[in-house]
Amino acid sequence: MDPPPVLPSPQSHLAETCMERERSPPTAELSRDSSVLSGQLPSSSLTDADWFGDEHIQAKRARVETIVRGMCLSPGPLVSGSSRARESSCYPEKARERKRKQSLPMHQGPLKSGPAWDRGPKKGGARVKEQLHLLKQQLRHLQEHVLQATEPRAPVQGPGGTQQRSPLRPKQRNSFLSSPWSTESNPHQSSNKDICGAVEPRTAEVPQQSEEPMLHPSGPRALVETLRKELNRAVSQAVDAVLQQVLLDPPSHLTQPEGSCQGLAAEGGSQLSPPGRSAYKDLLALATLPRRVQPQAGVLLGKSSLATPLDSPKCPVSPRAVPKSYQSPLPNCPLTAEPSHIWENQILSQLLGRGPDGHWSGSPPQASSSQSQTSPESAQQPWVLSQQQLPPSFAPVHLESRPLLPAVKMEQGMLQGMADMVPFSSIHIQEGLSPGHLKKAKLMFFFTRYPSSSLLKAYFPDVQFNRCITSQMIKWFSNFREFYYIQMEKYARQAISDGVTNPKMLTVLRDSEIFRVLNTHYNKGNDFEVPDCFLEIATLTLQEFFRAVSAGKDSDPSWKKPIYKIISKLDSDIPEILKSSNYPQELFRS
DNA sequence: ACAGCTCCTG
DNA sequence: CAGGAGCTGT
Repeated sequence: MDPPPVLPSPQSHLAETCMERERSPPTAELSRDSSVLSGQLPSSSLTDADWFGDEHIQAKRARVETIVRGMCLSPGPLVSGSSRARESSCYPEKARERKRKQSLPMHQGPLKSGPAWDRGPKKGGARVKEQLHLLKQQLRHLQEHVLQATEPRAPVQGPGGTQQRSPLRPKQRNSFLSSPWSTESNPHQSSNKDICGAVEPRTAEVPQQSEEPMLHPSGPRALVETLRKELNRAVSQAVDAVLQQVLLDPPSHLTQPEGSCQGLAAEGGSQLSPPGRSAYKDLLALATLPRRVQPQAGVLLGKSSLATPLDSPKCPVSPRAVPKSYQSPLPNCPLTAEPSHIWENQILSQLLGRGPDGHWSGSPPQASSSQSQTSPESAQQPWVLSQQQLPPSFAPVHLESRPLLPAVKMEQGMLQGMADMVPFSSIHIQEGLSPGHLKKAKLMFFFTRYPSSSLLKAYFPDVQFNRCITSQMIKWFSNFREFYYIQMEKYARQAISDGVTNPKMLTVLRDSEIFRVLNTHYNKGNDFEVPDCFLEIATLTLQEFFRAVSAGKDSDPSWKKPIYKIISKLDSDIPEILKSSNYPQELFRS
């Protein structure tokens, strides 16, 4: 019972100190978020359940259409990315669908968007064969386009919309390359990681993200080469696999959507054929950046770090004031505003057959195909939906008849080129949230307990946010917090009942029981190295609960609120690597 | 009116 | 983890 000199001051000094230069309390933050949302939605209020259907249909249509067009037209101002934006604005659905059950993002089953080739043929096998052949050819063409777009990228990068205005770039890049979350022994981050020092908070985040593609200073040329090779191979394999499947599949499969159309998150993908997956792995190595750079011996966080939350902070407390730069520069055209690397990754993964829900690992193909998910919708041609499902303007329209969408001015340089030439880019933006997204969100929880919606948008670039998706993700974090606080309270009370009197005795270490619980909850499988900052926050939370309960404050119905407030101010920067849209995939490798 | 939060429930 | 009720702040 001798309180070891662990934390200097268990009181909310940490929080208070940070507050000095910090963001506003959660309430203000909420208001900002609200304004963010309300500022975006009205322009394209897309909340209705109908909208989802339309969106899916349109997405599919646009996708195929763009592919075809990409074949015929020169790599000109094809606007696949903007098409979505335009379409969105075309459907100002006003219905206030507040019932979430109708717009379950996670299980937006039948009309889930996905790769065109993923759409199993249901009827007219011969025709489908033809189309698949065509698609295959188109894919090859597109590969060329991609490559063309990739080549000039390095030089073109600058003038684009996301031009660098922060001198921190190199440093950021370095820190990114090393270990973003391995806070110790990382001199690069010292400036950025100062928890309360008046050092720059997270201002450099946005500029940085557009830099990732340039992380290969050694040879963009070599990268392109490798990329080309792998891309070629992977695409070929993927297409071949699909084609083969289609050609070999007996007619009985016509009623079997082979799971591709369903896209239920619960199904866990399974759209991908084995070749695609293996190829994906190869590409992954190329397209992704080093993760868990250093295991970082962290068995004992030790008093040192805990004892010096202010001196050697491991976690930069991120100000709530998320810069507007998080927002898409082009409200109506968020796609084009994304960093090129994200597109690249998305394209790659898309080419490799990542499922519509972005979740490609999981049950083997047979698993889903054995399941008879022969819903009326799924049995139809993916691109020919029943009229009931479509608004009049889209009823029996085929892709060919779809008007060319006006090219929205998007001088994003090569970004634009990518978006234009690679129709897959639009494919990838999905309305639903996949298990991968959930996993990623959980990992993000290690850094931020109260993410703003704008931050979420920034870190889930492959998600087409709308009201429902945003709410769902917010809800996720709410659930995360709930679990977190419950554990904290539980262990705090336990400590009290164990006779602990000094909150300083309470520390959350990596070998603590509470850590184990939390880790298994948020980081099942230990895919991620839990950042030290989380331990500090957890320690602080635990102590706050301990103190409150000890003081008998729990008699007050709202006794937790002060604690929430404190914790809400202690969010940290999230490693950029988590922003990558393909990051969750990497977690599925195991 | 709405977004976001907590709390409770299944 | 999702739904829903109820609360709060804007």
